[in-house]
Amino acid sequence: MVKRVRGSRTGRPIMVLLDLLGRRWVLRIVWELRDGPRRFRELQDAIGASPTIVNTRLAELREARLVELDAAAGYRLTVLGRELLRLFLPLHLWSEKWARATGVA
Amino acid sequence: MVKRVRGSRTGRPIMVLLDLLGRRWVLRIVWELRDGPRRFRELQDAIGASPTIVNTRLAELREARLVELDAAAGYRLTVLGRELLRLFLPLHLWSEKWARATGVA
DNA sequence: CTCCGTTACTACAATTATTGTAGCGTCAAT
DNA sequence: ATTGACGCTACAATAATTGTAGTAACGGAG
Repeated sequence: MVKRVRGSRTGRPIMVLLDLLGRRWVLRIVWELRDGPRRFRELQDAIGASPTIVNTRLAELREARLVELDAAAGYRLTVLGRELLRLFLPLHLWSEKWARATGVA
Repeated sequence: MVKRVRGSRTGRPIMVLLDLLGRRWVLRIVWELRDGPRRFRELQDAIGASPTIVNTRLAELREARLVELDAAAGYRLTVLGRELLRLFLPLHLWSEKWARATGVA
């Protein structure tokens, strides 16, 4: 069961998902795994967060069946995780449009 | 300029965007605005966060040109905000599949 | 067998973010 | 004058995150 300490006490899947994805570093971790498995430290260095929180988030993502640890290769997206990532890929292109439109990034 | 106190010090649009969307309540606020404008308090009640943080997040979202305040109607998504929301809509359906697959929500 | 590097991960104090409660200032209607 | 809706702020209490250090398990080289 994914903890929902924060908002969305309704238990509706979309709320639980938005809650999970809205936790610091979660989106970023999923994003960093887009091209294949990464080691714990490698991931930690890539995003620049503390090992404590990287480990916490990885545990949450594993519990949510979005990420798994392969002893030989490192952390990687599960089938579900890759599906989710696919939904997010359009963000990449859109973010550049957004940046141009706002001068914000 | 969107602050990037947290991760993503690269300045790449996708990183800035993931950082912004990864802040607590941001995804939820965008989601709550999907059906039209909401008043400050209404929004606050809907998500159950403190007025302090709701106001902080709304300010960030306004700076990012994703949300705007219409004095007559309340807070609402801008054109860019609606584009972003459209990218997120598939999450709704997928979240139910995810919930069934994991028993997690 | 021991030393060395790599692995995932934990301990813990310091710092930062968020909450919860109360309330302010403005405006419009009564 | 009062009331109510509105966006928003102050501030102390609590929770989340960081940064640094270090643990424990494993595998290969000497």
